[in-house]
Amino acid sequence: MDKRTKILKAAMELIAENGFHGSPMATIANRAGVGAGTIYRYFADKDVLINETFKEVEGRLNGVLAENYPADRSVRERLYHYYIGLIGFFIENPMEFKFLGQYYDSPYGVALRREKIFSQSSNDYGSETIKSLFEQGIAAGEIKDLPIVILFALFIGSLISVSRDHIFGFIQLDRRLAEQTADACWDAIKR
Amino acid sequence: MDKRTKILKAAMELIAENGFHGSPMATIANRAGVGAGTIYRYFADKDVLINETFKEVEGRLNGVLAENYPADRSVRERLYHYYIGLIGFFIENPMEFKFLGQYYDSPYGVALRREKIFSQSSNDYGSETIKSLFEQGIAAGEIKDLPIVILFALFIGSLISVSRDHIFGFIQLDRRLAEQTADACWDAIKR
Amino acid sequence: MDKRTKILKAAMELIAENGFHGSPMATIANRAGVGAGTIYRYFADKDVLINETFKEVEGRLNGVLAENYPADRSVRERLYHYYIGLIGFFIENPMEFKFLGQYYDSPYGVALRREKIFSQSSNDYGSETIKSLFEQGIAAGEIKDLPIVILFALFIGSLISVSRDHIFGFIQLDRRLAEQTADACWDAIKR
Amino acid sequence: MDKRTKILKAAMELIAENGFHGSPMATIANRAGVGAGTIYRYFADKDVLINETFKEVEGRLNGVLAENYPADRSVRERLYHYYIGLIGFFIENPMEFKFLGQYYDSPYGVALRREKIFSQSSNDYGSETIKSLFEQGIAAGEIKDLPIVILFALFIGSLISVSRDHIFGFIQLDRRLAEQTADACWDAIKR
DNA sequence: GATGAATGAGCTTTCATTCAT
DNA sequence: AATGAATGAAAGCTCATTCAT
Repeated sequence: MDKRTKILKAAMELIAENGFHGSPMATIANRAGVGAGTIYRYFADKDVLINETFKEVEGRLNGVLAENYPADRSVRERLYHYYIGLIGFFIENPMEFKFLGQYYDSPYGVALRREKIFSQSSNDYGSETIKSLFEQGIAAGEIKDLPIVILFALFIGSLISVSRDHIFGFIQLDRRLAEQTADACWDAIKR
Repeated sequence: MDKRTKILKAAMELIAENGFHGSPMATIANRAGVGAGTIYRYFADKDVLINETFKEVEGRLNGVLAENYPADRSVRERLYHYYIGLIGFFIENPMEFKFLGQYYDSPYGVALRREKIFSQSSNDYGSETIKSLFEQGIAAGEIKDLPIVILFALFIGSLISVSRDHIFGFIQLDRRLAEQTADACWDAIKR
Repeated sequence: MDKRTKILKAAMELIAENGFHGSPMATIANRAGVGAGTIYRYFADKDVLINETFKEVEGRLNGVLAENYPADRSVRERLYHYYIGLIGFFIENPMEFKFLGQYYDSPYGVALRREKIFSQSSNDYGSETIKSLFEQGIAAGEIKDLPIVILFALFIGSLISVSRDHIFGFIQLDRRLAEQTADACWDAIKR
Repeated sequence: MDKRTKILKAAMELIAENGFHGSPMATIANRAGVGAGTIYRYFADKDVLINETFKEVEGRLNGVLAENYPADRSVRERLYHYYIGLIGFFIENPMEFKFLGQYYDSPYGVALRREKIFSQSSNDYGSETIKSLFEQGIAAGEIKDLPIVILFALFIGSLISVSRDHIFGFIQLDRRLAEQTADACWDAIKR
């Protein structure tokens, strides 16, 4: 693993566990097995490091969601793919989930979301495609005619809550339970 | 307003905007219009201040939810009361919403949630009663027979997502849209 | 007990136990059962309070030493009176001993000693009289012809060391042992 | 001189002159010619710095006492070596003397003395050996059969008093006077 | 390129002192 | 006369960042 990747991994794990201010640069360097100064050869400052860490995680997440994408199946099945895929990714990558949680509720994440939404180029959690699925579903009369943002909130909000409860140990989520949750979520958005 | 209240308010607002470590005690004191040392006459340390701030907000939230509670109406209407009430509170009190977001995703909030869930005495976001509403609904065959935690996630997750999108300006939520969202959420949990 | 006395007592005890910086004015006031501001009605500031506390203890010590003073006995017996009297006072008043220890090794005590020695009016630990006893003893050929300061060091140094060891529990000093120590000390200074 | 040594020296001098709380870390750093944060690269906190400073001084003192130790001479001459050696060290190193005075009368020193005395491994001021000299002297009938602690008090108490009087300028101690004092002290402990 | 020792601004907290009541 | 709430300067300590090696 090259130094840059090791630094990103160390940052992600540390921030997931301890938050931003529980993750000094020296500790990140230490965990990455590099010198403290070395981080600055790859990232201009801590803000940049954090944003790059986010991008790396987002990239992997999008990669997983793109796998086995049932492009030729119904809107419902494609949404299902995302719902189950996201829960699966989070459960298998609890560090990444926690990191994203830290990130989204911080100034970093808020700025990012604002930028994405207003620039219309959003693919947050793969959402651009999710958005288009909603649009197709609405057009086809399959999905409630609500603002996309509302549909998105129903979709993503439940999914994140459920994943968090699993990761923090409040419930044991298996495949069947995840599917039941996805079905319930579908009930929320289907017409 | 007495000094204690002014300090709590200043802490809540600053933390809402800047997070815990973007809120030095000196700045809180400054915004509250008191000396730095004065905070320590009311709160033992920063942790205590933060937890007391949470309790104050939680108290007000529970107060609002208790108003006009339709105790003699159907389970659906009572859940509706909570859903709309929570969204209403958050929209009218965006600082409080942001503060709670900071708090819940911090070690403070995680510890609290763990304690509440496992001690069974939870009234997180008024959730004890929500929990009992779910139980009644399940018993009556009105609500899906899913784990309470899942139902809770569907309920609270969507509600928070929607509130956040409004507060961050991604959507303009009015009474009608809130009700439509509540209806959609009901579709998710109803049998 | 009047307020002034209560404050002096509280200061002495607290300083004995915790040193100067372990004794905030607020704590002294608290222990004395008065308001924090009240101290300043009796003492200009903390320095004055500490110096007055010293004077009070010194006064009581001198009072004890003056009791049953064998003015008409031999130099040896009069020195003996001081030696045993000082040890006795310290053992019965360990707080006072510890306070004096704090005081003597602090800037307060050094300044005081300097002042006393150079002003020739010293009666530090009753020392003026001790000094005159040494002078009489030297003149009579009973005591070694050494500088008074040296004799004083032999006398007071051993006495304090022994008292401290008792107070800190390193030895159990009874009357007989105290007398043996006094005898040994006499051997040091006698010709 | 390396940074660690400069910090130890600065701490020792400042504490000697002003005591522990008259010696802020910032001032120590300043006098040592290093940044405030630098101290913490070498010492975990102020307590550790103080204890390490003590150990450094103690080490040098023990080194001096070990020089030219007359191992094959009489008990009296060996005690003499310590007595004169200690006075000599203190007079040549008044800062170190004052520092040790601060240290011994502080919680640090009391804890240390307690530990040393009860653990029997004491070499406080080189005292383990002094203690064994007392034991040999008692066994040989040369020294009074008093508790070691008492003998030690007679020995060390006078020595410290005399050194302090010299350092504070109350007397001018030369070799001859030091020896006379040592002789007087021997009179105190010899049978 | 890589390092990690060094830095100092900035943090939380304490406490001697003041002053309105 | 007595109070104790309020203050803010100053303390110990952390950590993002730099730079000589």
